[in-house]
Amino acid sequence: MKIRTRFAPSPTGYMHIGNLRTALYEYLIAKADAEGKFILRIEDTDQKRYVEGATEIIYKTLKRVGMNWDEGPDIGGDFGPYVQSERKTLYAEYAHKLVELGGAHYCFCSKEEADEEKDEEQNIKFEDPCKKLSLEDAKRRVAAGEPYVIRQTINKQGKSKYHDEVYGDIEIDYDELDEGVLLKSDGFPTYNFANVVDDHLMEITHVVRGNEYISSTPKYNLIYESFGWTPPHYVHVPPVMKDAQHKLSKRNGDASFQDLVAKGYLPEAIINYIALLGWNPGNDEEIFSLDELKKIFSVERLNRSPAIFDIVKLTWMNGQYIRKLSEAEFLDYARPYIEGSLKRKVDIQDLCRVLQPRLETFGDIPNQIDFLDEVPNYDNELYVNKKMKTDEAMSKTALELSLSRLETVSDWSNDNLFAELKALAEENGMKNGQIMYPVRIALSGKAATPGGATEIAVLIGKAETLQRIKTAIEKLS
RNA sequence: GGUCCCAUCGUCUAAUGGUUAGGACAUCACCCUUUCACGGUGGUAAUAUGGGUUCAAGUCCCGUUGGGAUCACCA
Repeated sequence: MKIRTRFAPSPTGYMHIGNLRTALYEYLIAKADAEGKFILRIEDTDQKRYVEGATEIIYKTLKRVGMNWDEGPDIGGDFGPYVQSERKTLYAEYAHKLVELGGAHYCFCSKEEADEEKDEEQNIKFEDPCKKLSLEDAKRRVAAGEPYVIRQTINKQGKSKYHDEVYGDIEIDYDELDEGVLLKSDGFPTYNFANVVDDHLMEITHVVRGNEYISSTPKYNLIYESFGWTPPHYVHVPPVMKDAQHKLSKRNGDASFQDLVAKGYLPEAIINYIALLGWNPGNDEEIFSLDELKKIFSVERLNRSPAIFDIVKLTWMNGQYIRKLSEAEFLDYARPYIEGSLKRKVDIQDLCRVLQPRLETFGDIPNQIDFLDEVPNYDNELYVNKKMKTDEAMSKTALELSLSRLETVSDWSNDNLFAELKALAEENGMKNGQIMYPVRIALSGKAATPGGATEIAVLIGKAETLQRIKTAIEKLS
């Protein structure tokens, strides 16, 4: 069987992490099959929620992570159009056909009337009086121009059963199913209907979606049944949570894909991390490229319980990816963050070399390098370091010694500076750290910096180095 | 409230009914080291709960508790 999956987002202007993970699983399921197809369909049947430019965000995100679709609104395909609003008349045709087949009926009740009659607390369902209308009568009223919706008809008794690839066999009583609207009074279909029609017409073999659809799936199966269509394989996946109680959502202001990228997370790391939220490879490995995931992904190893999105672990993983970057790649990513926050001209390659091994996100760069422009106010207490065995008085001596030595140095390379200061320590019967540590503090004013004393000296240059040491000596006097 | 789903370290997770319940992040300690990181070594830390089935239960069954979902002319 040729596998066909679809990613069917509604264009609400935001690609959240749970959505992206669903797309990833859909993509991986399709690509496990050499001939599998991953389809992009835009579900814009709710005109009220449409956001301008939202489709572009979807395109951009999918492309950025390398999840290329085989059919979609922009590239077409044999089953188009791939935007639901462009398929409006199609749904209406099928909806009327479903009425003829007995799977649905015309309903003339207003939304208010329907709402009034039911009571969720007391579990009283809406009993549609229009169900009793004869088809002829209903058709007459429709022809007369009376506003109407098409509502699903559910007369079955007993339990509905279906198999889910993740959750196993699901049984739900037909009594629990409500006769939802399939075609709205504005002529647009609801998700419930458009989805079934499209998934069938587009020959989708595996429907992958959030597990909130588990209990409504029997309704969709009823529609397939009325039309005489074969239902797809269902793969319901658990939600991605913000914490134990809440899903990740736009309303909570939770991070979206684009937010994370803006903070300096690599798309590859994000994909890798979210693949592992609800799925595992069955061994202890956890760093995977998209290509590797394609090879090893399997529905059988999908989890049933919700997973909390842990930014701390993503951050760690991002650090792993940053470390694997080549020097040139790292520089490309880091450059805007460096140039955007640093006034002083430094050798960007030298800077990148000290930055790359200790960065977890590119967004950390400004805080890490701010001292290069200007030494922040600091307390002389910083010179007191137990491990380095330094105190203020010793540091002052170390700085004076370093100053006079460095004034004579012309080869301002890291290797040479390190050799000079190391020799200086030796000559004075001091440990390396007793020279290096005070110098680093004098140059940076910070307890922790990317790079050590000599690396910083190289970055800011000889003149600035000597100046900062002089200032520090005065501060210690 | 009805129905459905879920339940292993703080977090993500592994474990054909038989393991000292494993790994990763986080955390702690140590090593490395010109600071901090990186890297390395080690430690703390979990089967929600009560019954049952079984020689043997994290694993199977039932109850309880806790959490989530759903019950829209939203998807």
